[in-house]
Amino acid sequence: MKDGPDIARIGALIGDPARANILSALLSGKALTASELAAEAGITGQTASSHLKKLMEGGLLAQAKQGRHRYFTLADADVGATLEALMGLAARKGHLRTRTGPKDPAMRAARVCYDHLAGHMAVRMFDSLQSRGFLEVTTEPGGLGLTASGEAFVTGFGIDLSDLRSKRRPLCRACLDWSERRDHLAGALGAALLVQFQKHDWVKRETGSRVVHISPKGERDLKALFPIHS
Amino acid sequence: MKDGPDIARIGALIGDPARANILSALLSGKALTASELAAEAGITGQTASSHLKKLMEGGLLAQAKQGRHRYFTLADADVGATLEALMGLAARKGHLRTRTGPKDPAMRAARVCYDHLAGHMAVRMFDSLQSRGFLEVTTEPGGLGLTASGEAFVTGFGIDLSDLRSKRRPLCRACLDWSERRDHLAGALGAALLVQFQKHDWVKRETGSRVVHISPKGERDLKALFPIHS
DNA sequence: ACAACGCTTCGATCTGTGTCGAAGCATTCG
DNA sequence: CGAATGCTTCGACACAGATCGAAGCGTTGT
Repeated sequence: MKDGPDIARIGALIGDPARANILSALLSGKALTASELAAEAGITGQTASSHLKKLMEGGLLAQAKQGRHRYFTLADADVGATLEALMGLAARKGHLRTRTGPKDPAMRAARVCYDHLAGHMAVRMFDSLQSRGFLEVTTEPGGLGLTASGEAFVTGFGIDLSDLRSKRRPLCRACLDWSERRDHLAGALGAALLVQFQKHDWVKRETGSRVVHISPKGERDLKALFPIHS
Repeated sequence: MKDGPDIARIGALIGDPARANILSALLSGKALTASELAAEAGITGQTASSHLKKLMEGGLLAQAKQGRHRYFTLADADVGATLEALMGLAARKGHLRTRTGPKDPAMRAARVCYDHLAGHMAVRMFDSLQSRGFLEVTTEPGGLGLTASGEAFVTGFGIDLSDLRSKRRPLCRACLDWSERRDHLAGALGAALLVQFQKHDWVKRETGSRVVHISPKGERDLKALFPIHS
């Protein structure tokens, strides 16, 4: 019965509502201070401090001290992907529990998943990339790679591939989208694409939330850049 | 702060050690009775009953009444995949906590992940399939599909594809292997392959555990069937 | 240097829930 | 039909841990 890794420890960490709120807030990818997270979770500073300590010990969070603030982020992209997977389960099994909030439609349209785009538009992007033969199954970490034509495409979009490859992080990774029940693109490339979209003013992040707003121009240009096989 | 699905509910379910043991035991894919699960988790029958009720309400388990027994399984393959992902996090972040048990090496070599093969040999198989161009990225559910040559290959191995496709379940899916940190093949095809291996007496499941033993003949034939690009 | 701010530690409280014994229902078997 | 088995419900207990007030420590700013 003591087979495999200790899954209960991590489950218990995620299982507390306050900590779950903290992790959800951090899924926005932004570094947040301890007090911001306390407000986000609806608890006092002291309580948050205790929770953050536990999350650190559990290896789910990374911190950066800066002056009298302490900024927290998710430890790495794997944590984000696992949380997104859990959200998929929760959304599906959650029956009536999760009454959809006001921001729900916007979240499903486009949101940030740690550091890359998720939601309807992200899935469209992934589909377009694969149907045009830009992605392939490989043995490199992440299990996904760019084809030659794919490399040309993203380079033409202003992305420096050699820079991305120099990092330890996998270039491409599939991440299960909880609202669409389909994969979208994560990894270093997924993050770089989101940065490019913001540079073009195609998308704009809502402050203090994971929601991403797509401008009319962005909507048009993104659909042109990532056409769907009719 | 109330963004997205209620992740805490599922986290709390997995977070209790007894329940985590139950879920881990069920990851073997076998249907187990309430008393078997109680023994597995090291608790009495009444306590197990309470846990099983909660897991049912949470949608993580499915049950089948049969005579005076109640057989439980994981609700679906998604639950299994999510648990495996959590194990990945736990193994990586668990620092020194998880002192590896006696069965650990065997588990890493080959084990059952809900209904398909996982571990070293499973990853080798996945690598071999992809490097020979049998798998491709697609838009169908699961994000992975068989190429024409891939279809010929598995059909030649005695697998009835039309039968598999008739089910609602995705044919191919990547599942993150916690011991190898790489993808292996899940989905209907992954399950069908494991069945074939057992029919050939290449692999034999250890009773009451997830461990899968590979016979000498199986080792030889599997390596021949799934060669690695040298 | 003093005050304000951000965060942590300590201590006390209190709710939630995991646990088991005993009793209660089914189902199966002799 | 009565006994045994598998499981659930009820009730009581105990412990873990979530919470907050108050105090302490370090940094920043005036």
